[in-house]
Amino acid sequence: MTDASFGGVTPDAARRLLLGAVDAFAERGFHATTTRDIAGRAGMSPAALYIHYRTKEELLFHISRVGHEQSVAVLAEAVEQAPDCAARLAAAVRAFVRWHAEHHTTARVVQYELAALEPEHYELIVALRRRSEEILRGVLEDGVASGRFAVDDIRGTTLALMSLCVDVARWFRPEGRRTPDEVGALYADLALRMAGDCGAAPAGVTSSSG
Amino acid sequence: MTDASFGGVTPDAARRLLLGAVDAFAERGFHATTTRDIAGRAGMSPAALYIHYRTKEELLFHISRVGHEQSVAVLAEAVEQAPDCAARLAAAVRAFVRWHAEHHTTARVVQYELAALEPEHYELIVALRRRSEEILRGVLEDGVASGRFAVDDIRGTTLALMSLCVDVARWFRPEGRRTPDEVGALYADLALRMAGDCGAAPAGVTSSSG
DNA sequence: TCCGGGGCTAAGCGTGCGCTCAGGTGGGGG
DNA sequence: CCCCCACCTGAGCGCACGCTTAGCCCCGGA
Repeated sequence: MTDASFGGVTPDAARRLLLGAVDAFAERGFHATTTRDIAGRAGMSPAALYIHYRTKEELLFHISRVGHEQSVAVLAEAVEQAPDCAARLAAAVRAFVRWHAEHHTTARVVQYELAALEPEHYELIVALRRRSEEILRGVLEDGVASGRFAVDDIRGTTLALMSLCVDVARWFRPEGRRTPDEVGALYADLALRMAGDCGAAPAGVTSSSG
Repeated sequence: MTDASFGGVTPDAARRLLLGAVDAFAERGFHATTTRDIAGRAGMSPAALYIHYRTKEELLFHISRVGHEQSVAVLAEAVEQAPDCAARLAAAVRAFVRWHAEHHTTARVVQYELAALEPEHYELIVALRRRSEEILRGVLEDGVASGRFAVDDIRGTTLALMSLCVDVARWFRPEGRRTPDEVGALYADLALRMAGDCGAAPAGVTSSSG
């Protein structure tokens, strides 16, 4: 059990099933995961799953919704607290990346198993994901409007930023050479560069060449 | 049939099966695709698949190998032809991104279905993928050594560049607002910024704000 | 004209899937 | 004390999967 994002889920059995599903989906993908595997990870019989969830897809939907809501909240909070637009961009990317690294198991499911959702669930999740994109784009727009950033193609650069942040979930390993915060700091610096930040030099980046 | 990368595959039935598999894997993912679906797209009965390929996984392996070999070749060629390290980075990213956009169907399979490969096939493909990473890292290293680039964490920045380029395959749609070449140009500019390029301003970027 | 064999299909094998259901069990309210 | 019912299990249903097999068709060579 790798993730503590679902602490509020009750009853206990439902939470264990959710955590088992997160691990299984992250390891093998939704379609390659069996309900028997999920139930086994939760220490229960296959039939128990259907007391708490109607289908396997509903498990994926719960995970996706909670995960997306959390990542959007983290992003929104980071943006709110920063004083100017360069700090906002750095804080946003740093927090968003840190979330994807710390919760890389959940994040992998949330970001890469969307296609397995049923159409109406998919629409709901995509709307949440669009919120993340809009927050990032808003920061870039503010920066360009104030003359602090130099970005030609705001939509394209936003998309690139999203790719950058989200993909962390795919390669991040907790036993790797960087902590979530270090990756966040590096990526915040890269984001400022991509935005053509022409303000103060981004000193204080935790450098670790090699 | 969306991709022309497998023109050399013979006999005709084997190629049609490969193209059908690419489309099906890209749409639904490997595990959600049935051999009946692949055979159907090739206009054949399910049994015909097994005359040309031993298993469904072998189809995925063929697609992955040919696709990776092509993208590495495209990257290597771009790097070879450019005169200085900034031009090399721009050309590399531009060509790599363009390949992922033009062949987005194949690229999606190649980049996001690796986990379904059998261990020994997986190792072989990962080795190819590592070649791409090494080429990009080499360009960054040269640039830093020559003082043209300012990068603290070369490995981390390389990883970020890879994320950026590869993720194009996930969101690119041919009916979208940008051509593969336009995306390539935008991303080449972003890459130069990420590398802290302190040379001539990257004029001539196909700008399209909004 | 006949034959051999590559390329293909119809039919189907065994398996493991998502999910169901009848029944057991144990802790809290009357 | 007993009953109730939320929770869980063992057994298994129906199905679709990956893959196999037996045999048909058709084309090139003698």
